Amino acid sequence: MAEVRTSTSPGSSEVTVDGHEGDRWDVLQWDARENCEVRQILDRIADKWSLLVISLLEEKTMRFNELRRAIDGISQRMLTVTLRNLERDGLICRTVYAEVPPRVEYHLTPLGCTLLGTIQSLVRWTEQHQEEIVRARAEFDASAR
Amino acid sequence: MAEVRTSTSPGSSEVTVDGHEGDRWDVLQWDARENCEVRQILDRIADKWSLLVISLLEEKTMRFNELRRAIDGISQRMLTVTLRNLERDGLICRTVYAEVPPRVEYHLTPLGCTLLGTIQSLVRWTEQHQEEIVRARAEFDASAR
DNA sequence: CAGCATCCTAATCGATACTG
DNA sequence: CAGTATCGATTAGGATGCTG
Repeated sequence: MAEVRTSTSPGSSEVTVDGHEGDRWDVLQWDARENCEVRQILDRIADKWSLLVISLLEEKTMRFNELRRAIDGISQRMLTVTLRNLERDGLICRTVYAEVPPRVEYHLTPLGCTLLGTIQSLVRWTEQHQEEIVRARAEFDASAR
Repeated sequence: MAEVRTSTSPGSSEVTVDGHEGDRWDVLQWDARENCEVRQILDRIADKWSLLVISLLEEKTMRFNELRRAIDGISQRMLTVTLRNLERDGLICRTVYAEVPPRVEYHLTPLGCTLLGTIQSLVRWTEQHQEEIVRARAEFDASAR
């Protein structure tokens, strides 16, 4: 995950803005493996923290430190970076209230909401199969040495 | 995805498998966002290359270099590491044929197959919304300066 | 409160060389 | 062919200190 725009570079359009090939594949015959654009987006939303942030924002609008506390182990820096990226991608919306002390709230955009189902099923899959995986790992580790 | 960890077992060779040293069981929280175990697994399967590998193996059993060629841009090292991790997690199965030259084939396990639907919907979502995202990014970059 | 800037270490990953 | 081993470069990401 690139950190997006180091300083105020002029064009600031970081990387891979390659043209997309025409999609002449069937619904399931996706060409993601050949499309840098798709790969890069996948990489971002499948990101460790993004996944968590999006699924947290399902329930409600949340403030910065509220998210920070909810996501145990995230540093302030990474939360900032993650939120900024999600905002840039149009998945979440950032609202600043002109108050003292300042209040900033985040919520999913309609686009972000369309991702919820998939992410939830991913999280649910993991919850449901974690023991199976732990078992597989133990077995692998035991036999592979 | 950590690659090599301080090996926890004494006699163990440096298997290139992520250590599970971050696991803290002290608090049994069965919410995915607070469960390190789940988070770690999520992190692995939502990995850039894992996603690609799993979805490629949907269609058929594949050999090492076949996968390598199919996944443009992956290094031999990362393919090895990714496959090893997926195998360890019980998601894919590795079969070595005693031939010369050697042949090694990979295919999804039943557990791996249960992940397919979710991963495909993730990939499909990305494909369907990539232009929307690119547009959002351009807009963000233009205004946020 | 909600950040941004900086420094700096640890982890990731690609390139290269070598093996069964 | 299908890896392993090593090394060097890049990057992620935590810690800290400073703002409005």
